[in-house]
Amino acid sequence: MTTTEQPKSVLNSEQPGTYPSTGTFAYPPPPPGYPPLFAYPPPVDGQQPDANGTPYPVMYPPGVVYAAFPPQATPAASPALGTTGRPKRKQVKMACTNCAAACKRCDDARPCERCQKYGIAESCVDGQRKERKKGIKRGPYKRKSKQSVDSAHTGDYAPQSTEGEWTQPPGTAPALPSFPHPPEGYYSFYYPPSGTYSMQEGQPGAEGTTSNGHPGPPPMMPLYVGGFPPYPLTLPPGAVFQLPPSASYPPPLPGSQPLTVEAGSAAQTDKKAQPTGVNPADVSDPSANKEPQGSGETENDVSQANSMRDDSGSGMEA
DNA sequence: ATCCTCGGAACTTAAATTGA
DNA sequence: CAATTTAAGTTCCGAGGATG
Repeated sequence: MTTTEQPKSVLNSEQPGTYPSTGTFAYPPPPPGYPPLFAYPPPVDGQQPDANGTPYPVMYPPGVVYAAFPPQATPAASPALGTTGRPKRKQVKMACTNCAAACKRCDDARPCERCQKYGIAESCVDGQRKERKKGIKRGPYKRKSKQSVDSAHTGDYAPQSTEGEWTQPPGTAPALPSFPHPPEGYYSFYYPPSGTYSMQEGQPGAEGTTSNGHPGPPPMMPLYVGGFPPYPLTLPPGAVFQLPPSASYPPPLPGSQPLTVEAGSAAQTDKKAQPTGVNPADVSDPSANKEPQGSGETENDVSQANSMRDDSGSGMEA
């Protein structure tokens, strides 16, 4: 399999990994009131998490938090770049049969460069493109709202229905809460509005539904950010977890603290727990998980992000 | 070091659907 | 009927193995 070397598109994470919906978790539970986040599922039968970088869902608490990246790491920083941050891959309209068979890059010339190089120019011909199937019925289309389209273009994260994460009631389209757009260079994590999701049994910190019990944007909740050993989460250099400065959010829960955690920081801002740092990129870019994992560091950068809304609106030092 | 194989992510684009 | 969404089909990246 291809390891997920390339950063994945934030928006096209259409293959959320599986997550055990039942079972006992060996990890310490988060502090009271702090929903957990995982980058990898708990080991099952002593197995290691998928070392190839298969993504696993990260559970977010209800609410919104902004993940800040350094400017150069901003996925949508350059129009020439894809959401992954690397130049968008360009494909030829039709690869020659040789290149197609070898799964190698081709070009429009015939014979193509590769066939010339390997001395098989005489067999360098276009293949036959299959005709697309017709008459395939599709379900009703979900019309994207203007806002969600914009969000997509700015690389915002949207919730993905993932086993063990949250489930969308049948027939309902995921509606993004109408929170303001994050500041430039920030990406927002949305949770489905209250009552539209439910946690699976067996999830640590599964609380059923959002706490307010009525429709509308989810309440801000404390964010217990971090992996649990031995699968720590790691913040990329310069990454910061931050809450939006807007004053339109619900007030912080009693006893919670504002959060600003610099990437790689070993600072513990929450004495209640010993979570490791979370990598906002990991959330959408499982490949980013691979690096820290591959390095075999179990002693991770223990940076933690416990986020709470900062009404002062400061909270923006990125 | 180079080539080959191939799984699967990334990409293209035509068909289906929607809404004016 | 144009715009939009969806997904079938294709390209090709990149890891790993084979070979010299």
